[in-house]
Amino acid sequence: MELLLHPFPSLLHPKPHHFPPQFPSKLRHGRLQEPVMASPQAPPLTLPLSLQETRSAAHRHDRSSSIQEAGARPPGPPARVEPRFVAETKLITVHSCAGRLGDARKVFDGMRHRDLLAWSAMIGAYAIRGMYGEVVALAVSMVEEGVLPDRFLITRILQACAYADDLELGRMLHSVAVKRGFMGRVRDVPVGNSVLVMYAKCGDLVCARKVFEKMACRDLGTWNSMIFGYCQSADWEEARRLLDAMRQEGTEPGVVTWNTLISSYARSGDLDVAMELLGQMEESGVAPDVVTWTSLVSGLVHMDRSDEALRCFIRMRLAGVEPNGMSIASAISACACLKLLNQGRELHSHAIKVGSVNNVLSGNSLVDMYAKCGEIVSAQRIFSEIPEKDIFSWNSMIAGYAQAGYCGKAYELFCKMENYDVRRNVITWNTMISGYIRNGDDERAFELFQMMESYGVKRDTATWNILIAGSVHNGYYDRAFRIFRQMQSLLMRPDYITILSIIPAFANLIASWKVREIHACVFHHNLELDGKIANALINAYSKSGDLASACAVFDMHPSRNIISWNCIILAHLLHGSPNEALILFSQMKQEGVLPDHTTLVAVIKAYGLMGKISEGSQTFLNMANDYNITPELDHYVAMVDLLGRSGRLKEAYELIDAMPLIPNSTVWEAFLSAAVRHGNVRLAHLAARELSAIDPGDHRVQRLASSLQDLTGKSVDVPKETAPNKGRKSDEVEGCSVEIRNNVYVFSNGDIVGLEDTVAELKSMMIKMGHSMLDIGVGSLDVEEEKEEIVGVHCEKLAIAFGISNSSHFKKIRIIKTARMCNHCHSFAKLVSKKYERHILIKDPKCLHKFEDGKCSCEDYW
DNA sequence: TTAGGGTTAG
Repeated sequence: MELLLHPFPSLLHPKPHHFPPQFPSKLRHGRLQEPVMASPQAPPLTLPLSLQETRSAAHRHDRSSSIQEAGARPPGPPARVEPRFVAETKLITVHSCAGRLGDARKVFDGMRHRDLLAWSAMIGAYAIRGMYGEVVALAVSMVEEGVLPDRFLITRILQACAYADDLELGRMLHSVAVKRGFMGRVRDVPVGNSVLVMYAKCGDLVCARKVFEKMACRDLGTWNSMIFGYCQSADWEEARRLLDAMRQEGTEPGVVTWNTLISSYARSGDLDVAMELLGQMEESGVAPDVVTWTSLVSGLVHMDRSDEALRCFIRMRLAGVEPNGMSIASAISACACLKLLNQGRELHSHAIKVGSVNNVLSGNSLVDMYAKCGEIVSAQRIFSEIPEKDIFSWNSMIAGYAQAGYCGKAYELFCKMENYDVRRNVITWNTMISGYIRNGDDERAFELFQMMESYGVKRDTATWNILIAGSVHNGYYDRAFRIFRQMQSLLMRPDYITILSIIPAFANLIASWKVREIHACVFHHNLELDGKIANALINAYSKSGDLASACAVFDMHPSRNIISWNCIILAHLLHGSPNEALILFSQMKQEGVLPDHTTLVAVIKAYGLMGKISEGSQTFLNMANDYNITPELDHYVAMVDLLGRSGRLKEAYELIDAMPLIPNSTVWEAFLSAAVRHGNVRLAHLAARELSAIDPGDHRVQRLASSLQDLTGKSVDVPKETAPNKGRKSDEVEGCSVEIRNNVYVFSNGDIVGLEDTVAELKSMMIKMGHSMLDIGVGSLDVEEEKEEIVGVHCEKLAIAFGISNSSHFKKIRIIKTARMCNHCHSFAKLVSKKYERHILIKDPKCLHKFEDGKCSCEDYW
């Protein structure tokens, strides 16, 4: 009784770590200065008869008892309630039911005296609309005014605390519930459950579990709530233990239990377990409902498995479960990912049929779907018809315009949205920045990037990723790397998208140290070396000339898939190790991984490099039967290369002639290379003409023709360039780059300004190698001639000379070239590698040449 | 009167 008279004993002696918690000394900073007690002058609280009649008998009973328990007024004869208050409370309910929340609030605010019923009506009006912030704020005011919630209202407020993440108020209400005796009896199970859920949702699982253990009675909801708590904290093991425990105690899991588990596994990306649980659910005789299916559909969409998501949606329909707005929205989102306009339209009609089309959720998915499918007008129409647009609506429409290249329209919405009381969030800014950078307006993108924090929006990892990916996309690789370093210096943690965005920019010979730095960053930030990152690293290490590191990443790969195998097989091909590539192919098959299109191209190429014509041809001929893969252009290219290398030009030509696909320039290029290598001028002419017909003015044709001329001494008649150069960017400088001690030096053909020392070095090298240079045919280059006459020298010779004189002996010389190597330079590099005992790596657009001890890994065929 | 599902950017 003492407790009832002094409902806040802890105010005098706060003990913060007590369980159940005591009332805090202050409910909120500054909100509650004094201990709150029921005021002795509080107006009478007897339930008005008129409203009582509308309530159930049980409710009536509970209400009167709760008022007595609260000790809100001294015992005595029931006091009269002024009829005006009763009428006002009724009016709040009427307004609220009619959707006039503002009017309801006006009545409430104007009341001179507010009893528990008035508070319940007003709080209920907010709670039913999910306006949990308002519920929490009102609840605090209510307690401050000395009114305490009954067992019904307390559950509503606890629910609001759970959603609004208000652990402080939640603890206080727990204390109220304990002290007022709402937690002990069978009929109080819902209150206990609400307390439990409040702790679980606010992340205090220890308290949730204590409530759970103390509950004298538990129902299905109790178990569900506790399981939910563990699922939310990703403690699947404990959640599954509870599932077993509830069954042992005689409570069979219901549809909500299964849905809780399935949805949390689906959200976490563990779709296989979610599917397994779906099976168990069906086996136990519980039919999956629309929530179960929606969890699976959306989980699959998030895991980039949209095709499966749509199959799942169909399964739901076949099971006779009618989709609602949420499930349709998820399915539309799957269509958006797959750009399935027709299926998206079908779902649109279905949304109209079930009346969810004006629902903001379906509307948002439709805007996104139409925009991604390129139907920007339809997207705009849906957007304009959404009655209460939220942040998702605006962001989706802005993204739609930006992706379609209409940055002006996107920016118009970006500026306009705040006039509609929708605050721009980090995604809005990111979308706009991404739109500008993707459309080549880097300046505006960086401007917005600089501005956003002054508008109170904090940049996140995605913001940085957009700048990095955009810089890579626009060819500003060094800028991308600077941004990457800057984000780390500002303690912004990179994620797997950062890594995947930046790696491809440095998958080349002259940036090997950058690949190592990126790899170190993966370790430093403890980023999971998941499939995609590992595959990207294998690829990057391989292309940066470091096959050993590529193999190391592959060996430690946690989840090798066909892409990982393709990466490592292609790495060995690139490094001139076709035999190892084929060994890996066998291992892959032994591990039960089926080859795909790319694997078979690599295998045919490997046989080609080894001169194993028959094995390669067999692979090509049997691929449809053995692996159900129809030969495509790439496979024909590999076959032409295989036959061409061995000089079987006639067979190669017959293959091209008989192929069911139209040969593209790559097929003819492979054939031309073979004809040039084997000195067959007639066939080289033929190939050059075909190539010119496909791609007039292709600079590669001109180069191959000149190679043929060099080789045979005969002129090759190909049409001169009539169209602009294709295959390279207009601003790209023809030349090569060499990496020395993490610095990159760029040379262009014949440009010797400021390179006097290098030219001198080159001269001395040539003298050292003496007659050898003349043996390979130096053409216009004569070491005894003056500098001016060296202008015709190819840049890789300069780069090699520069590398020899500027790097230590044990370092490899790494060079990349924009044009293919000529015979002279190739022979020169071989000689240098022997004479100077150096490893030289040169990557041209076609081949990685590894020169060592006078030999090249390409075996002189490229 | 309690418990489960959704849509946007890199």
